[in-house]
Amino acid sequence: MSLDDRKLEVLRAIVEDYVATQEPVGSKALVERHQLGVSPATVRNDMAVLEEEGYIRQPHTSAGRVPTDAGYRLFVDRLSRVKALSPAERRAIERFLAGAVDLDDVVHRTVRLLAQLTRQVAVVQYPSLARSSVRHLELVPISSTRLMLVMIADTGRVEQRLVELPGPTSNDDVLDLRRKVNAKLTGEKLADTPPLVQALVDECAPEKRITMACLASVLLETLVERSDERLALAGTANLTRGGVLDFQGSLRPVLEALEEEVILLKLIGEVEPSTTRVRIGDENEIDNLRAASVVSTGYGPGTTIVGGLGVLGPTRMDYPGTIATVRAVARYVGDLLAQN
Amino acid sequence: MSLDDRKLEVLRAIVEDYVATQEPVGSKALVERHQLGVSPATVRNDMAVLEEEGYIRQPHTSAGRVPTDAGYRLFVDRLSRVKALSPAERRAIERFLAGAVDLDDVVHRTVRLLAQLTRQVAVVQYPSLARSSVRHLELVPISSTRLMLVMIADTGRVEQRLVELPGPTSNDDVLDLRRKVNAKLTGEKLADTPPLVQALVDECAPEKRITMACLASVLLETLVERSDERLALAGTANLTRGGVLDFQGSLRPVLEALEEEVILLKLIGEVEPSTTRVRIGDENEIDNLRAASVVSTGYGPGTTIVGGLGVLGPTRMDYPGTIATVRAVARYVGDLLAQN
DNA sequence: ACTGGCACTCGCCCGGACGGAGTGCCAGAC
DNA sequence: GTCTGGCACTCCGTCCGGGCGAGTGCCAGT
Repeated sequence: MSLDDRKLEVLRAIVEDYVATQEPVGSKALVERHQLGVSPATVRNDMAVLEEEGYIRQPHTSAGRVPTDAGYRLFVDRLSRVKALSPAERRAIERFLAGAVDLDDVVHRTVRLLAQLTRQVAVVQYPSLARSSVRHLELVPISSTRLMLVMIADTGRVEQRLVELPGPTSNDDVLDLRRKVNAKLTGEKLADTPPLVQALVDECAPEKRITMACLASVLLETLVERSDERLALAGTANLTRGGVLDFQGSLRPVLEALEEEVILLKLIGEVEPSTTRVRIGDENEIDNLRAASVVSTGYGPGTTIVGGLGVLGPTRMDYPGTIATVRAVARYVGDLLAQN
Repeated sequence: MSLDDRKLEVLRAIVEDYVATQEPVGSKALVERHQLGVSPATVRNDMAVLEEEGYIRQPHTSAGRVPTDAGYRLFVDRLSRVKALSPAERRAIERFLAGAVDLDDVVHRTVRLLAQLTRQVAVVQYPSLARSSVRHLELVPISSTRLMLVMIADTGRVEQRLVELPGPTSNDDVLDLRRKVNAKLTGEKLADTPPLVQALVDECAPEKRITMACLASVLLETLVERSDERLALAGTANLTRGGVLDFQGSLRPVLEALEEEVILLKLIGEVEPSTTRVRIGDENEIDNLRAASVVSTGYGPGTTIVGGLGVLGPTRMDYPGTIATVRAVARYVGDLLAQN
């Protein structure tokens, strides 16, 4: 038996009421609060079907119904109307992000803004190096056998690493290295650099090859191999909203998961172009987050994507509102990056 | 009436037992677990005095006793024997910190290590710019009217800021700026730079003065005014140990406080030379942390101090162990910094 | 100054009773 | 065939009272 329109309407009503009240919702209350045009008894029959199909369940016999993960999924996919943000919200976003002075600042402001607007935990990934291009490489002598490698990416990210040289190296040599390296790598996508770096070593005069090799290995590490992804997190205090009910009583596993950068990257980092991804409860691969939902999307200047951002909260969350906010913030951040 | 030795011994026993078991401790259990050499009745009399003096209290009539903040304070000041770290712990610290490749890495490893060893929330401040010296200033042209200012401090910290120039500036001009700026500022304590920066502008040829002024204002902002302090945080999941009992039932205020960098800096940033500071419950000025204790200390190469680190946990914490660990970690980090 | 004894106080736990919300089902109406 | 009103039922949450036990304060005795 398939679900007719009214049953879907009932499901929507259940989701909306449950999200709002945090309490199992019964047939009578449903009819009162929504104009369904039928009696509670009819709604009960519909509920029985919805329950059989796995979209809702009863915490106990003779309690109201609560949406299951599958119920939320159906709601998100087919039932939720997109909420437009209020002009006030749009203005708040713009104003909040406008004052940012550098990339760090942009990311921090964004993550706080997101946490505040959605009242959830927010995560923002720094523009991924893998998706950036080299704008400039700088070599700064620290001592005769050490230099500081500073890479500036077009997304505004700056990474630095110390390079231990095999032997004393003159300032002129350093200048020479810098020239060569920049000539070869400036403007290149970081993902494309490994063969170029190798070529740099190969093309080098033999007497300088060892030095160049040192530099090259650090370069490769910095640019590619190193888990180059950085994150900002905010709003953990929002996990405590809704008392002990959300997250099946224990914040522990969630807090643990939030400490693992790798996990967070998995959550918000896998970005397909311009989609907003919603993972509900069990759909999360991470066991610790089976009681949580994640709404994430990519951001970047124009239509390209340089990083991900998103929020995490209880499965019982306002999906339409959250999705709208996440999208809007992502777009504003993208615009901001485009201006540089 | 002052407290004789046995009463102090009783207080110590109460603190130790309560920290270990998380349950109010009664006179009988105390006598059983510790060799006090007196009967429960005597201990009860001592307890009555201790309670009158404000060092312990009863959650309810006819329950065991629990230390008050004042009790913990007395315990920390006069009763706790310093615990030496086990060789295994020392080795673990060394091994864990040894692999660090740069400052970011050092800080991250340190904060995770601290959280793990103490099983509390750990906070580590990056070496404060105010306490660092300038190692090098680099100016990288981004476009004809923009350059990236990169400052490298002797502590390994690297800060960058974008500078908007008043008009097109040639590469040679940039080189000239760099030379001048470095000549003036390299090696100087950041705290001493403001007058030097001003001098730079004053000494400048009039036609370049506007450009230099731009740079100078960003320099001042970056070096001094800007809240330049960075932090790393780890172990928030440890807040959930000890169930709902710690932090009077709600993590909320604590999580909120941990989100405020300003608050955290206050907690661990006010470093006096080589003291370990313990703030217990009400001694914290921040209202949200009235149920928490903070153990903090400064670290740095040799005897100088460049930043603070510490842990935060419930007032019911193992003070001797925590203090020992915080001190040890601070020393190892200091040694590590000294090697660079 | 310490100890043993004793009465007392409470918090915690258990079981049972009660009220209420919500359900499932059925017979009847449209 | 679909919806509705009614009814009996289930079960949760809460409240109440009693028993238990841990722990105390006090007092008389050593």
